[in-house]
Amino acid sequence: MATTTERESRAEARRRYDAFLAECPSRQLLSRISDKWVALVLAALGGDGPAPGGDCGGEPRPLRYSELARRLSGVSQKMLTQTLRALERDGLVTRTVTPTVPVTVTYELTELGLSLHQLLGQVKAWAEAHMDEVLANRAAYDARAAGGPTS
Amino acid sequence: MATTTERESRAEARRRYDAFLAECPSRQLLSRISDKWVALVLAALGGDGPAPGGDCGGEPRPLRYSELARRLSGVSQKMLTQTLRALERDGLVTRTVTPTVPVTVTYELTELGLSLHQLLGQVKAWAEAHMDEVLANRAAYDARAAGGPTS
DNA sequence: CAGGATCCAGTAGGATACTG
DNA sequence: CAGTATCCTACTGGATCCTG
Repeated sequence: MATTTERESRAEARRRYDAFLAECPSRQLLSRISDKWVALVLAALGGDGPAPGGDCGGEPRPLRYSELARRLSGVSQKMLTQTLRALERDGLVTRTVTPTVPVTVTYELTELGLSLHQLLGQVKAWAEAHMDEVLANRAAYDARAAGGPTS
Repeated sequence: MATTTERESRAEARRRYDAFLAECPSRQLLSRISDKWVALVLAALGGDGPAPGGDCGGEPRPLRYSELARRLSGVSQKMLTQTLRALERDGLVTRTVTPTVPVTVTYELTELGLSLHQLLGQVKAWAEAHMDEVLANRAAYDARAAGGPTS
């Protein structure tokens, strides 16, 4: 009987510090922006593209659902819809439904979403600035680990 | 026979655009810093604490493994070790082993890690600055969704 | 004390099919 | 075209045991 209860009590114990962590608002925002597709959707709506040398191009402008799906190539519509709804809920994007014959829905960055996009640009800049260092450190670490220090 | 092959081919097909996304270095860094515990470890080593009103306090200083585990309360040693190793590999923290009688290991932020910590501070600042807006938007959205617009 | 190895649950996320 | 619902897989991440 008590076998499953142990599991449950442990799960409940987890909730306590989990809630403690979830209390911090910045943690919530961090987990929101750190989402895999959020950054890409923001980048797409902001006119920025993930691929640094090609199709992506332009300035911030509203995009249709299908356009977003095309820009983000391999995203499932589940994730795209889910991400867009979350961003809309937080007021980072606006969803505009135009009742044409086939329904047209456009998404656009709000001021708030635009500011977050700017911030992500800073993160991107940091990453690009220090990527070589990180890569070098990583290579050195791997070489050290792979039988290097034996001789 | 071919039943499993379909699955495999689909999984392989996924790899292609997955690799395309993984090519972008900033994406790698983004997923690195967006890791749940990375931010907390960085914050702990940087002297910052997740809980805004209590024990956490101090300036950037080296911490022992057990100290980190204590500061981050409910982290499993698997995640802590994993996170620390990843950060060490990227050159964001240094791992110092002191061969005392019980082995003592201390972790410290590098210059690079410190700069990332600064950046995360900016993210945190943004989150704190705009959290009320986000929360308001979220509440409004939820109210609208929960039978609000019927009347 | 610091951490490696292993097992296992929870969940994020993708494929598919269907609706308005 | 835009979106929802369902199923299912794979990965993340925690607990536990064990070693230098």
